[in-house]
Amino acid sequence: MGAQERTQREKAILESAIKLFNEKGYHATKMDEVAKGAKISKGLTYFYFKNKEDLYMAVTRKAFEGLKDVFRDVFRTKNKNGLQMLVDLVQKYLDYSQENRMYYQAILNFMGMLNLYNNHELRKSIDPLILESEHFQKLLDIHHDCGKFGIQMVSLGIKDGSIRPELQPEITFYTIWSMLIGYERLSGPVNYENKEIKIHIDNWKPGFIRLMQDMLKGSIQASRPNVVQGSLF
Amino acid sequence: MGAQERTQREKAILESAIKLFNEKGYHATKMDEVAKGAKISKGLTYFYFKNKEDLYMAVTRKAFEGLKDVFRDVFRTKNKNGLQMLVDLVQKYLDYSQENRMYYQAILNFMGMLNLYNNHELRKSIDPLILESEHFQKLLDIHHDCGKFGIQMVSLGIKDGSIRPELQPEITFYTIWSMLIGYERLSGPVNYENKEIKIHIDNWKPGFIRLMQDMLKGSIQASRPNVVQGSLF
DNA sequence: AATATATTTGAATATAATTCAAAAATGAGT
DNA sequence: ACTCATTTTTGAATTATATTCAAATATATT
Repeated sequence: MGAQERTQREKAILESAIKLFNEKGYHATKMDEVAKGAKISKGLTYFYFKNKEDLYMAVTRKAFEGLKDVFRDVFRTKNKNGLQMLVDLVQKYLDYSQENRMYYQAILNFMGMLNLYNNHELRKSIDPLILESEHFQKLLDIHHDCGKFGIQMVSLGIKDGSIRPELQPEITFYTIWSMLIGYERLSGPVNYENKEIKIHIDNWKPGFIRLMQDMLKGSIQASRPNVVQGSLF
Repeated sequence: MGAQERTQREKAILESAIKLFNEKGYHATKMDEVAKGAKISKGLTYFYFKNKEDLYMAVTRKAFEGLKDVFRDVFRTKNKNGLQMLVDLVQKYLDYSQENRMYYQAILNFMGMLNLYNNHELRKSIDPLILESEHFQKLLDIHHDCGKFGIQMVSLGIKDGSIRPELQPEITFYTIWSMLIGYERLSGPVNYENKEIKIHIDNWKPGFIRLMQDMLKGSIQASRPNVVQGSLF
């Protein structure tokens, strides 16, 4: 059996896992079924992956690799100023996680782990086996890469005047990212007062994006009504 | 055994659960230990709670009740305009979930469930036993109440001129809430370029709040009241 | 006190994750 | 083509826990 076949097996397991996690979620997915889906024996999944969580981390890694591609592609587009790039990123980011509900869940879950990981007190609540795993380590890198792309987009926007110059790129980008995360967690129909006033993802989204733009936009954009521009300079 | 003692037991179990979920997280907490912590037998926990998840929902309900109090208290403060209320809310919301990491996790988890719940396709991935449970039903109400308070604050701000009049209260409030959720998920030290830790919760927070204020503020505000000093901008 | 009802227990059961000893396949050297 | 070593694969055994349940105990009611 060559390296390709080994990879083949790993892929089969991963695909089976993605399919099942997608359909039933992490908990309701049984390692037995994952194996069956990949047409191998139960035990073999443990040859290729340390345990169920490691398998989930591998899925998460795939999810984050896709996300990084989104960041990279947006960053590489020509003829766009920084603000336009960010708006584009937001759209594509939301599309990506809309299309891949399971990926979105995995990404969110990893960020929750990161939150624990970054806290000296709470870090010990993560399985050490996972912390040392290749997938987790790689995920740290990929997450960082995404951050780098985003921060550069804000910097670019400040340079080209599309974003307010007094904003700090790191903080600004992480605030945008946090908006995206929260947006997705809250999105879906939201009833208000049992009236028909419903906030649904499809009509929240444009308002959400507009708010974000207003928050960032610099001098080269038309000014907002009712706001004294430049009050900070 | 009177109703008080019954409640006593329930409380003891809940407290034991909170303590353990806090220390080890949901998964690593064993029903055995919960029972031990409450000084009762394992089986009795199943007399008071349907199952482990139901117990977690009960904890979540406590968490959300506390959060609703935060919303209510802020809403009731006199001599504050709408924007000031919202800024105050954001501060207190973040404080609340900073102090209660486990509550924060529970709230976030419930919102994830809500996301599934609101999607006709995905709803079936939630345990029906939970959907019908008193705790879940109550949580839907409490969540809704929080939304109502927040939306009213935005409406108030629009009326009193502290918030831009063209903003739609529902969308605006849910955007703010989504920012908060994402902020917490991302917060904690974030390394950038392996240089010194640059973005930490404590210096991200003021910038985050100011960005939010800028996003909302209407004509009557030239300066920014109630802003944490020492901002990075 | 007798009976009914509610609470409590802990051993039994069920469900999955995980391990592991043995079997099968592969590959390298002869 | 035949060792023998290494890698891969299997599935039965083990382990860990959530959950159930029949029996025991406590409490309330008449």
